[in-house]
Amino acid sequence: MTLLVVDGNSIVNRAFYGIRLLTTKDGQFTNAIYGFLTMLDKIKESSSPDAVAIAFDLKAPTFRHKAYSGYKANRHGMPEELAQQMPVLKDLLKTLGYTLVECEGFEADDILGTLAAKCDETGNSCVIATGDRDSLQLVSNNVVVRLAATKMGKAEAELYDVDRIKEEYGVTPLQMIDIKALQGDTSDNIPGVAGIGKKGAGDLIQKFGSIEYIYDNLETIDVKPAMRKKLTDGKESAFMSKMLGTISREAPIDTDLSHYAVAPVKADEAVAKLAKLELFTLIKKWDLRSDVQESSPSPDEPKAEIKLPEIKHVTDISEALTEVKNAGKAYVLADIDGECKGLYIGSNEFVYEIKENADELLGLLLKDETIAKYTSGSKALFAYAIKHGFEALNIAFDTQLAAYILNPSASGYDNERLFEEYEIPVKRYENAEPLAFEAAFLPALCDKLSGKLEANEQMSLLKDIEIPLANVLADMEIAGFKVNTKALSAYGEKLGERADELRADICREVGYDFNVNSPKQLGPALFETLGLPGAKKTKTGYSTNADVLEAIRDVHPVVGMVLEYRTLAKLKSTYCDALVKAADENERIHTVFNQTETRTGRISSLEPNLQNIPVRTEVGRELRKFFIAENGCTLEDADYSQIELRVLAHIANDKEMINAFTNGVDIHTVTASQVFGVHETMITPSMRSRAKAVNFGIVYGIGAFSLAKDIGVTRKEADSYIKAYLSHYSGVDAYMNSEVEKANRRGYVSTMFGRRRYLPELRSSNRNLKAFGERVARNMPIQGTAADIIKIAMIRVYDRLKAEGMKSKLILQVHDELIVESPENESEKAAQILREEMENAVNLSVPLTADAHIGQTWFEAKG
DNA sequence: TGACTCACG
DNA sequence: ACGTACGTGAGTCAG
Repeated sequence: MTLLVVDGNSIVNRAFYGIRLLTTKDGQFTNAIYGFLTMLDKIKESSSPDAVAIAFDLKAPTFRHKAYSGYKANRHGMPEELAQQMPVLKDLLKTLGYTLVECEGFEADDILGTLAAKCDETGNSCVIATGDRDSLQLVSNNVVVRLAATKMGKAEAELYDVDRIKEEYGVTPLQMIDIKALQGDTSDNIPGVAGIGKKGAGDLIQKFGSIEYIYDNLETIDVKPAMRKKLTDGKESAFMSKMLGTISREAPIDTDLSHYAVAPVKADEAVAKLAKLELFTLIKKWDLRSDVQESSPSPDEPKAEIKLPEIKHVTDISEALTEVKNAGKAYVLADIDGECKGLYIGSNEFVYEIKENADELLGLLLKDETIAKYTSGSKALFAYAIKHGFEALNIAFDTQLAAYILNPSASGYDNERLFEEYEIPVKRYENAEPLAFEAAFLPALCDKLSGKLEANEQMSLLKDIEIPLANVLADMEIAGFKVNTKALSAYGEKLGERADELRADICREVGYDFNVNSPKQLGPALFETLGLPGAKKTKTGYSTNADVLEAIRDVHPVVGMVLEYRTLAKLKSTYCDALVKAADENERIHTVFNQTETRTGRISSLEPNLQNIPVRTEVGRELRKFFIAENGCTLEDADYSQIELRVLAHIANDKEMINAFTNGVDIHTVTASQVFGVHETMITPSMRSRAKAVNFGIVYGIGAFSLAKDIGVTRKEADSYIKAYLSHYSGVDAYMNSEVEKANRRGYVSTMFGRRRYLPELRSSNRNLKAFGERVARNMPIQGTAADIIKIAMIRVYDRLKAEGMKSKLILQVHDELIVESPENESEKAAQILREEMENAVNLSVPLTADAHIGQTWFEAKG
């Protein structure tokens, strides 16, 4: 048989340092656990063992991790982030069926040695998994080592057998001990012989075989006098080192190999634990969700009794309709692909599965205001209704939106994941559509999510903002934005020609042909071939970003050419080419608005992203001339003025800032006057622009270094700006401090409307990560509240346009900007509605102002 | 797939 | 002593 012996401490360390910190939403660190399990999988795959022993160090009495948690590194010298994970990992390993081996007074190494020796004795093969080269001495004809490393987040495990060691070190495995006896190892406190390093030790042992031989023949062997002297002086140390470096093969542990056979996984328990750790990929990878649960539920975690609703395949829809009508509610999942291909209505006793007439029933359900619909992914239902020319009424709940509100930092919100995260005790059908299964447990999931929303006072966020917004977004996606594809591709061609010329010129300047798009090739071309100054390194080579290049623009004409080339290439590929491709037969582009992506509550736009169409530079802005209104229509564009600073003034309740906004003055000029201590009439454009950067910086959580870099002043100067700012806007100062304090106390920050973001980073002992958490604590309530406000505005604009019976439609949102497309006779009214509804979306202690403009193109309407 | 770069608010 | 703004999505290269 083959025994796999895992050096637990070593592997867990590799995993921890090789993978970036990961946490669950409650701040449990999981990277070492995840990395360990991935590595274990990888090694099992390559060695297919019959039994597995996992060895851990046990050097001192019980370690009460709770008493230490959040305080300081414990006695292992292990960082807190790793120490926390150890007991959780060990517990999980047991659940997965592995045997852990720990032995008082012996290190994990000695356990490996003992089990390896046993395999040697009994003629079984042994695979040792470790990250530590010390164990190479254990290799024999029966024993191999898998040396684990985590390279760029990926598990690697290189095989070391007798031949490989011979090849790399030129010695036998046992001679590895002698090398170490001479060389020493500072990390293990093995002194070795002073003055002999890796090379010297290797050469000596290759030549003479052992330290015993060397010292027995010290006077006669062929070495230089200096070396002989070192050896003589270090004799005692060498023998002591050999003893210290020899791994024990006699630890008092169970050496009956059959006892290490892997027990069956306690699947339910494992799923529950992995879900708690949010390690969903492992659940999937190991296929733990299957319904083959014969084994009795574990006694320490009794499972709620659940029954599996019966699936009723229905062709006559009247029965299902009557039932939900009487109940006044329906748990609905629909498989929509243009038409409704399948409809699943869940309850505690039945899941109605409707395949025929699904379209008809879905229509009846959505139109019926007396039936509250509980669903997942309501945007698709709204879109279905819009495409079929009616309105979906009484959508009462959406699991995805609810779960997003409860924790916007999760990586996904599909029901499978939510069942686990919210501990819904599911059972599986043997043969049923996935949606039938989801519908069966949808009521339980909705209950659970509802309860949590109520407890957090977040129900209004769902019912009054996110669900109505889903309808608006569906409408916007369907409407789309018209582009002049012909002119757009022509513009792309033009950009391409100019870019080609530049590329040729750049290569001529450099002296050879290369790919200017490749930073890896561009770096050496600029900083080596041309010898330009200002080289900065990144992980993979030279940094060639715009900041670096801008700084050396004047040194060589090629730099400006590269910058221009970059700009043109980007405009062509990301915008011209991609947008032309994305347009439909009516020349309209339909983006997808993702409502559950950002951690602050903003929406995002994808496929294509219409929220990052160029505007800051002149060439880029040209693109907006190709975003046009339909014939006979106009575009109305309105954007909030300084919404984030106004929100800040309000939530910080800063008297000075509120005054400034109430009086309608230019906030950057006022800030400049305060920061620089001169009268407003004396403020130069450069002072104003620096003050503007300070205002931005404050919203982002500010640091003097970054501010200095951004506006090109010394760090000291930047620091004095910030100090002046915070002493003048003392309410802002107090707010920033209180927000961080609150975040530390509660573990999350929230917006005016109760949207939350949890901040496990604050509990990190990594200073950078913690500082990041603090910046987020200061920024999220501001950015998030602004996001809430524009969402409310969108709903109001949509409702108002409908109430006024207008044909005008919202077609795009860009964070603080809304765009409406109107028939020409509605233009003025639409612009007015836009402005009014945006300005009146909420009542703050400062006025909210929005500017609206009308135009034929986005370029014109932007004003 | 990750790193780099760059477009937006 | 050390690394540095907040939030996104997409194209390209290279392993």
